[in-house]
Amino acid sequence: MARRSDHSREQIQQMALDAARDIVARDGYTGLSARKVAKTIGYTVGTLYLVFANLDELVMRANAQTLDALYETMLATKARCKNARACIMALGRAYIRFASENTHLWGMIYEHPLPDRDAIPDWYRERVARNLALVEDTLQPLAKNTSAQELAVAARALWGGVHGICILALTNKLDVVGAASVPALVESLIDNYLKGLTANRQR
Amino acid sequence: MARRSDHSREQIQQMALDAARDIVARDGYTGLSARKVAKTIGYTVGTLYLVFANLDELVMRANAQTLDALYETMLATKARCKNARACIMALGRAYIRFASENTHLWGMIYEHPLPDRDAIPDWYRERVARNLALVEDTLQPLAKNTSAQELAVAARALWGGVHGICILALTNKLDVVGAASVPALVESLIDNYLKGLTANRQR
DNA sequence: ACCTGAACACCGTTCAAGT
DNA sequence: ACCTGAACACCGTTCAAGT
Repeated sequence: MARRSDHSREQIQQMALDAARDIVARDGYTGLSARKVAKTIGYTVGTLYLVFANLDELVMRANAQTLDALYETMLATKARCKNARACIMALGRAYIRFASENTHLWGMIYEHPLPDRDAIPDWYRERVARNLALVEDTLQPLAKNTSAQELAVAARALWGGVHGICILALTNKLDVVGAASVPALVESLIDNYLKGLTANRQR
Repeated sequence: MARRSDHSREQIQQMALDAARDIVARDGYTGLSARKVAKTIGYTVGTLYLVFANLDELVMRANAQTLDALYETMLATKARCKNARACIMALGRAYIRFASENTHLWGMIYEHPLPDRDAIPDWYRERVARNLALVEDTLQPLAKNTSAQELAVAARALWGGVHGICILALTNKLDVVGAASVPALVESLIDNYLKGLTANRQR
């Protein structure tokens, strides 16, 4: 054994990421382990550490791919909607759909504890920022007389709000029953928030 | 050894819970292990399994205590505020404070994956319901002409929203900088949501 | 009846040794 | 240069054996 060179460093990385995403999609974050990933791609655990710093990096890379997929979904959604208000609403619904359809992969982003405050790599930060920027852009027309600062606040409040409803509901921590479905909650949040926001402007 | 009877079953449970909460408060959910808990209370790992079904149950019991502490804080907050609008705002701020001051214990509630849908024990469900009920009660005066259904939706949308902002901000996933502080985001959310909600009523 | 200690089947991570 | 395989220090969980 040893010295196989069947694959390049980059190939092994991508194979490992694919394997990890498969495992998580099936068994959840709890089911993921370095040894399982290694076995799936036909290499030893040791090799994984030749190509990633540790399991945390592998997880964050996988999460970055999930954030990319979410971005693509939202971009496509934004391309298909009419006015700003309808677009924000559509983005909210797209977020719910993405979270429900990719429960485990989406969940891993939030179950995996991030490294200390400023140790978050730039390539990860950029993904987060890109998604938020999309929300800001969509919100823009509704907040013409609003400062950039206030726009940033609004986008973050809405994004965080929608996310909170999703994560609590999907992990059964919101006592959601009957007509208080997740989409109903998100629509209520967005609807009322935007009413308040535009009311401000007209004063 | 064996047959010590130094403590009752209930005493051992409480000692284990206290130890677990200490460990998590210091090292976070990742730092928790059955062996550490056992060592701290001076018993063997085996004993833990005589008193809890497994580590998951221990964690959920500890989380229930955290939910109780949160409830007490919110109850005290509600007792000290003036009108409904101010009270909801105060509850939001209390939630932020609690989350920031008990980061790890609060975080464990959300990092620990809950059992399957309906396998959540009643004593846990009750804790969640009680916190939500408090929000509903506080919201009540603002929604006089609103159905119970709509009130339930509003309480859940707000609670989920506030939670989402907290969890994203506290785990550095909201790109929060400068004036877009966590309290500013929560205030924006509550303020605009309530404006929208009361505007509905006046139509 | 109550508790231990060792065992089982797993972990993440490292690194000397092989080709 | 690339990869392995074994080792280290941990896990959660079980259960025969001791008192």
